Amino acid sequence: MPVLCQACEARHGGICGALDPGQLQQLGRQTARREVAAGTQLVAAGVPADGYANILGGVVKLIKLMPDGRQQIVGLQFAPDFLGRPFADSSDVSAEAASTVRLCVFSRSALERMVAQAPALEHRLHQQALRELDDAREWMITLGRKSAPERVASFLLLLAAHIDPLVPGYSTTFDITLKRADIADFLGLTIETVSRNLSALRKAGIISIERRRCITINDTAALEVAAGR
Amino acid sequence: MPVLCQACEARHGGICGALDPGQLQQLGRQTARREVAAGTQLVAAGVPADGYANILGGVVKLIKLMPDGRQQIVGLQFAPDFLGRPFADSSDVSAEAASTVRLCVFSRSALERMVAQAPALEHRLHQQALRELDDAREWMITLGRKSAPERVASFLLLLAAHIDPLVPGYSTTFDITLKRADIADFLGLTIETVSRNLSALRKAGIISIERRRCITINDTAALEVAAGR
DNA sequence: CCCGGTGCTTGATCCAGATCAAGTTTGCCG
DNA sequence: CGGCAAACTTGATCTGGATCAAGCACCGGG
Repeated sequence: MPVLCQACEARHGGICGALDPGQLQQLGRQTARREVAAGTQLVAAGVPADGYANILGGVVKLIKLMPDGRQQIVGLQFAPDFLGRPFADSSDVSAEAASTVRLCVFSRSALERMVAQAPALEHRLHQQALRELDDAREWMITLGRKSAPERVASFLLLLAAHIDPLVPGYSTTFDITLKRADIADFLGLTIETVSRNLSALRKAGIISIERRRCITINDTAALEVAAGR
Repeated sequence: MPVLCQACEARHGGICGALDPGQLQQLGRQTARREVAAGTQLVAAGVPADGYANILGGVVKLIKLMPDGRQQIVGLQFAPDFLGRPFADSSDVSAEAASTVRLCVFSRSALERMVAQAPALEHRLHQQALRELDDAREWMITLGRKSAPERVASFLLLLAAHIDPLVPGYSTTFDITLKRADIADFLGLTIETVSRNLSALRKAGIISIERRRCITINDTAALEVAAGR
């Protein structure tokens, strides 16, 4: 087994878990680790992607843009998610690093070769697509029916649930990697409304905020109630 | 090839297109056609589904509910879509017939047997999941960033694009199968706002409405502009 | 044909969140 | 350490869509 893969966080729940040691070694020869800075464009909407990647660490924003410049973040991805749109030349969502992101990248042809050999790999990709679909639909009720305070609380719970793939359930202290403008684009609100509602949660004692980035959840149950369950 | 499948609309772009005649015959023995009335609950959230189905005709609403009763329609399905959540005991979305719906139903075990035999079938299911994911994300920008008039216009275009699987592009005359309350739950608005904005499009001459149900799109380009592209 | 109910439209008022406008904190670089 | 820009917070006002409140069309049943 490749030394790289032995330590690869992507295996824990990632798509590579579907491969046997021989296949893993074969794929390992065609992958490269990369670390990109916050703000790096990873996938451009409408542009054929040169490859795919597993996210080893950090947060990736999936962004949709309207012609007049309005934008909506349609998803966040965390380790060990698979990044890219299988079986399509291009997608109409862009992906951008929201924090420093560590990736295990591989070419489209390498993935397609592995899928042909290991049907279990396509099954994993299928499972992830279904999970992302569930997440997207869950977020649709947030965008369509929740109030601003509920949306902000829902966002904090989402982040707490995913920011550290090693913590089951919710992390209680973590860095918000996103800027207020990103949060606003994810929640369908303005930065001012996001800021006001974070302040309200802080004043209610439900969360603490240090240096604007570091969040501590003091009362998870209260936050869940604030999120509308 | 089973007589039923020969004429089955589900083959045109549906998942059964992945099967060869022998496999189709095998699956055909385990399927049943059914016609259900508008309002029938097809899948209940949280309840293990007894089976799956291909939609042969009509419109199915996918609904998510909050504990306090607020609801959001998170997707609409049309022929020849596959209905159900593969590889999961239950889902947290409900499905309800929005019109009279014709279905080709089969058991969970029948599907799983076919998938084991025909990897191409899982590939089709995967493709549909990815398409639904794209649709869900497209709708997220509608819910998060569009104004009420833009949402209503977007809804009419969505319906026009899918209501008749035989028409490529947009149908120009069709029945809105959904009630105003359903449209409101899909758009994240109230019935009153939906009604006002339909009237506005009518008064602008962009659409005509007969007997509250039958829509004619007089100016597709104008409707696209009204939808924010 | 009338009658009643359900679903839809239209109008009047209200309010959550947008917009506009200062201030304030943080972090960076010389 | 000081100065500056970017990011954030807070306050004042405005407005789009919600809410409240009648009326109106369509449909099914007697």
